[in-house]
Amino acid sequence: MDDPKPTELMFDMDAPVCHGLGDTQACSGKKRGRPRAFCTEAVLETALELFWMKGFAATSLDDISAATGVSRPSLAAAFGDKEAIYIKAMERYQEDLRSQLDGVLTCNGEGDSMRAIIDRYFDIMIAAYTGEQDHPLGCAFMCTALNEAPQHESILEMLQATIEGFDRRFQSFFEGARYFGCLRGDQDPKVLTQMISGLTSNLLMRARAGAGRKELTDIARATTAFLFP
Amino acid sequence: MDDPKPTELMFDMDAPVCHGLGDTQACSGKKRGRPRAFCTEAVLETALELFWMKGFAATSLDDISAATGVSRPSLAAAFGDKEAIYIKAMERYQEDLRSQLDGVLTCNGEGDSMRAIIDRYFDIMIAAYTGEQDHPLGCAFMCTALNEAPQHESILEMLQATIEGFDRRFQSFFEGARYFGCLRGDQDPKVLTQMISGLTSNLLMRARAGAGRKELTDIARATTAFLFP
DNA sequence: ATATTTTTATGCGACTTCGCAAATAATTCT
DNA sequence: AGAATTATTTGCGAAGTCGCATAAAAATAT
Repeated sequence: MDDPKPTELMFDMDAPVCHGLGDTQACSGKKRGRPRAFCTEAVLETALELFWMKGFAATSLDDISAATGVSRPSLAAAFGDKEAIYIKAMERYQEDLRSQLDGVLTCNGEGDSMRAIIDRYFDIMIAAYTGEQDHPLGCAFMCTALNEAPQHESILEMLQATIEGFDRRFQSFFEGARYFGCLRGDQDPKVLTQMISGLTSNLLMRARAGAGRKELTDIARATTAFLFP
Repeated sequence: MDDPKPTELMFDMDAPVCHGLGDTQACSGKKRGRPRAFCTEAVLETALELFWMKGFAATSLDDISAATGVSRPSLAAAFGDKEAIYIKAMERYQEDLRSQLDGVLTCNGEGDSMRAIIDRYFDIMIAAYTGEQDHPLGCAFMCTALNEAPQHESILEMLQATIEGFDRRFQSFFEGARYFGCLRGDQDPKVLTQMISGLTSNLLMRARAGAGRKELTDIARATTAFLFP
């Protein structure tokens, strides 16, 4: 349950991590053989960008290899097959987003209004969907995983886990808010969670279709104003 | 504007159409050369199913050829390249859905409540997303077009047109409803349209992730009850 | 120093995917 | 009947995609 894929690649969980600039030297660790010539994090980062633009099926291992300078066999040794690379890149993406949300999605009963909190949540998501690109790309995971879910078991499982995690997070958030008296009686945590889920999906879809930051924030503001009058 | 692709294939707009069972004989028409041995509608139907399951990038012309029994050159002659087949299959899909909605999405001021109308709308969408499959597949267009939009101009344009059409439809529907006094003063047609858009996206996403008809209708009922109390 | 371990580099082989061209078949026009 | 038109069939060729196998390189262990 907690570990959907007991794969053979768990060992590189404790591989040397270079969080600095994209250096080529391995940072530390006293592993036995020849050290990695590339940073796995940097590879996953550029793999993410490729998947984000082209989707899973249309990005080849050759694409990733060319964009990173890492040969295909090295990619296979470090991550596994394409599906494994995709999963790891998306987990990284989600983790980054999650950590941004941690600072925002808390309700301790004082301070901001519910509406201000949700507004900040949407600001973060819109920034992620919009990026610095000339053309916004929407959500890297949703816009690509929905496409692959029926054909790729691991992606389907990650999709389900993502939805469940989203629901859990918002539901407990709203339950906390209700506990602290920040919610009206007619505002059910379950229903509100579905509302936020829907509005988020709406934004991510429109971003992928080309909607810019201003258009999206306008939509977000108007809808949250409706939800939390 | 009205014709995004002035392609060479417009002539088959008036090609013989067989709306009957999947026969092999051309139905009518007095065109010059050898008649088609297959029904273009039937081909687009099975192409749709393939795209629906596997997405655009992962379904090859060989897949479509094998599933329909029509050779690749014949497909190319009849429809164009893969992108053109996809567009035509999805237009057919949308047209079918649109016609179902026509009977439901009208507000003449009497009869049903707003909530009942929206409930019927969601019933239709949920049925489309759920189908008779063992595993629900979500929206054939959204779940696949979002993936391809950044890389395929024609798909991006269709995505934008779909969103605009959705917005226009619901906005004028809600404006009509307001005119007939079916809407409270705080229910803005624009905001309601975004809400419905979001809830629809939410359902289509969860369907693709495996949510069944009951789960989806429960969500739909709870959210529309919130929107139209 | 030598052996062991791990990564890297190179390349082959099988398969897929797609566009295209040439020959054949079926139908209408004159 | 013969010409013209359109579809179908068959097959080739180029490019892409991926897994794998082999040899070389770079580090540690003994």
